[in-house]
Amino acid sequence: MELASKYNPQDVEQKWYQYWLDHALFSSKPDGRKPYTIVIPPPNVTGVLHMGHMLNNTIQDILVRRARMMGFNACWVPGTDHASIATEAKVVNRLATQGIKKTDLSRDEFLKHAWDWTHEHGGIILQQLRKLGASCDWDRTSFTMDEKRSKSVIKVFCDLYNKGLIYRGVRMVNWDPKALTALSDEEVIFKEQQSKLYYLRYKVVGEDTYAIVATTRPETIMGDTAMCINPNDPKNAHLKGKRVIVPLVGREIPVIEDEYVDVEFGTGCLKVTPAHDVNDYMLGEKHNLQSIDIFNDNGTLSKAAGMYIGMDRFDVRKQIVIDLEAAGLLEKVEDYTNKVGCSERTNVPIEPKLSMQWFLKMEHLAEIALAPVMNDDIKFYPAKYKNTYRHWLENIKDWCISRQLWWGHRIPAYYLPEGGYVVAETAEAALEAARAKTGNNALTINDLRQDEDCLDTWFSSWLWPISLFDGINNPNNDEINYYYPTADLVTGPDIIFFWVARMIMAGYEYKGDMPFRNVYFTGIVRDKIGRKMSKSLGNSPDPLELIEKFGADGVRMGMMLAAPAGNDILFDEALCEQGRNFNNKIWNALRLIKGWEVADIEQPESSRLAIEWFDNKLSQTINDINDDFTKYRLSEALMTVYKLFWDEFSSWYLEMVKPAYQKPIDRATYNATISFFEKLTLLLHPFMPFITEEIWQVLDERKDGESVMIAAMPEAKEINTALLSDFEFVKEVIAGVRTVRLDKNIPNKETLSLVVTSEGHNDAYNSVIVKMCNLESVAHGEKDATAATYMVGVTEYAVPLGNNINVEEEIKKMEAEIEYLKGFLNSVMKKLGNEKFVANAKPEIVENERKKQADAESKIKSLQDNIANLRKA
RNA sequence: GGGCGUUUAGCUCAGCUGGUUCAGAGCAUCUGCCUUACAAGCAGAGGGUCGGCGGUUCGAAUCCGUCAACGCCCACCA
Repeated sequence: MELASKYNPQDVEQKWYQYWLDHALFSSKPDGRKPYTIVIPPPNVTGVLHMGHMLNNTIQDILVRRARMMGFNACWVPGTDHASIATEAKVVNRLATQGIKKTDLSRDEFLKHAWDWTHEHGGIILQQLRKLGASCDWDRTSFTMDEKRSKSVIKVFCDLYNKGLIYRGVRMVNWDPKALTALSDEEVIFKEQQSKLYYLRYKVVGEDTYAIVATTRPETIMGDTAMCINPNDPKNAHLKGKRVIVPLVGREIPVIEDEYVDVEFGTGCLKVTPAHDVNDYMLGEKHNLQSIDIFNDNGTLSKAAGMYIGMDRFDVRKQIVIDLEAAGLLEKVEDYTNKVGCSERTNVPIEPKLSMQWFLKMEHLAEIALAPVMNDDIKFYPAKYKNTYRHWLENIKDWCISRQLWWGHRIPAYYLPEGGYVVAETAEAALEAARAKTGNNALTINDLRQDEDCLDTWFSSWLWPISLFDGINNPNNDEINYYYPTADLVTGPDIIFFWVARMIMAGYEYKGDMPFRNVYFTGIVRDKIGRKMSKSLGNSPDPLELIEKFGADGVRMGMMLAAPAGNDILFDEALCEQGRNFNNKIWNALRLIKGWEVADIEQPESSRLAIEWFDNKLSQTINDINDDFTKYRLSEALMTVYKLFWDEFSSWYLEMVKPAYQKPIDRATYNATISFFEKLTLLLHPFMPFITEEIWQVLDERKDGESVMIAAMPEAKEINTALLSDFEFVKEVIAGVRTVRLDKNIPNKETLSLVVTSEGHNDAYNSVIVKMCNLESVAHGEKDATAATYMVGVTEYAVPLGNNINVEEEIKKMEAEIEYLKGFLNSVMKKLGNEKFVANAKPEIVENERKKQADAESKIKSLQDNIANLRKA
């Protein structure tokens, strides 16, 4: 068979992915094996694969593939999220390009457009994941708005309502004036902003004086219904009980007193706008103030403002400053940096707004979700996020779950003609409930009006690990009982509150058990100089182009090399290059082995030793890898296999057993080598699925349907540690000869010999040394005066060189070595001379120092002998 | 304003409960090699007073304190 000298991923990736699909190797059904379940963090249905997805899904695939090979019934469930607000925004934008406004459409018409969009763009991202090699059970692909998931959501809403955990009421909420919807607190991100602090003059009624109020939002003065001072503030004491006039507006408002006001800030006077500030709202409640809502939903001024009607809030700010100035009511303006809450989705500053919304009480849910994480029933990797988690749960507020959007699960509340409402899973059930409630059996479905709002996207995502197995609608089905709790969740820390915490709540509330045993938090993918990847910076590579360029295996490896759990990853294409190079290395090892001619000849001693050694090395490394995986240190696991393959297998083992050019290899060595290679392939498979399948198939005859994917992961045998350390010694002996060759410029073809001139050498491995160094022999004897010498541990080796040697140079080198050893010896002696050290340190430590002393002394003596010998010669 | 985390070779990071697995790995760099598996390679080499200061200890990258820089999360100072 002729194999290309360079590995070409394009040739094999598509082929094997199809093979895996054809043989249903990704699919899972409950059986007698232990389950290993991962639910995908559902990407937005209309999203496009970005580097964050690549990282996240590579990790999941590694975990799933490994579990599968370790004998678990592995099930990775894929799906997408309807992403209510994001998708609706996209649809609105698209309609706008066609000259259609959302308000021109009925709800049903709009939803039709949204579904069209979803079908057009939906699932592209899942297709892209296939290119990465994701071994999802595609038959299980779900959508947060498909029938089962939707039913689950509605059912849970009704259940929570019936439990009294969901309520409807008027509250101060975060209003997104662009998306025209309420948001939860978690959807608001605070951004630092350069702004101004305006000092406004409020005339004191009946006096010729002014009270000065500092504000960042002069455009809200039309909503002022009080001014507030701190009762303990002497400098404003004269204002107590007075009334002041809102500038420009002319309205008289009372001066109230509350300790909430910070005496130090501004002038100590606070304007109170109960409708447009959370704190002011609180003051308004407390002091019974009127509340004037001066904004329309889209952030323009409403009629209630009485001025600037219809203008945008930020235009008004500019204008009102001019007008105030003109009226002589602007005292001064200062530069000021403050934090502004912005909508996570639309990025516009949110407007605190009083409105009627649906809320979920969180106290009970937070309570059941806290302990399992704190006591490590559910483990977080890295654990530092436990703190974040606890802090959030301990300070949790009710969750605003209603959104003034159409794309999502419509709230199953039905309003009655005569007022009031019922909550029910279906319109029919609602009718029944309505009749029961009112006693009016003449009511028909048409008399009921369903709530217009839909639910927060996360109100469906939080059920994901349960709803995927239909565990809400059908609580005791075989699937949910088998697959739940899932094993690992792989996600970003940015959605720890949005999603992780809430899944834990839902898990305990609806299954009485954790949704997952471990949470692996990935970092954020940044570019190599640490900037977040973004479209505007143009620093975000297209994952599919990367795959095209480096192969999926190369890209996966590139991601993983840079991705310790929880750390941000600084992505650099060079890492993919390293991945690709590794693919090539593996490929060429295959070429070497497959190119051998096998013959029934005697096995060389060196090969026998090499096999025995590598067998142990392999087991040792398997233990290391297992250990890394139990700690979720995936990049280290990868690096461990990488080094095993590249250094130990390719550079050492293969070189030891490689027959001379055009010479055959003995059968035993060949078989052992194939077997090692196969095991390496298995170890590598979770990281690099495609090339390993190709190699595994080429290494041996395989039946149709067999795959590396479902082969058993190799297990470690008992390790002969003495053998392993002997070999590390042998490697150093070999490296010594190589260094001599390099120093003296002696080609590999020229045969040398090696002389052991002191104690400590083990002759058992001489055949290996001879083979690796192209030696005549390894002998014991006196050193030749012309020999280059080196030491491994305390054993001295000499390579006779005849005339090749420069005596002065050699002596210089050795003298430098002696100097170093003397310094070292000195420090050891100092320690041993310290009575306290000898008295307090553990005996074995002291013993070790003594040994160091002896070694150093013997080395020095040996070097001095060498120098003397050279001088003689 | 609180809380958490990070700081070790040019870069990205390992270094658990203090003492030879303690100064490490990969990449990058440098030197020599186109040695028929692989130049996407081979063989070697250099490079860090472990952020600063102070303390505990016979002994500190490792424990304690403090300062600094950076990062993240939370928070109703207009």
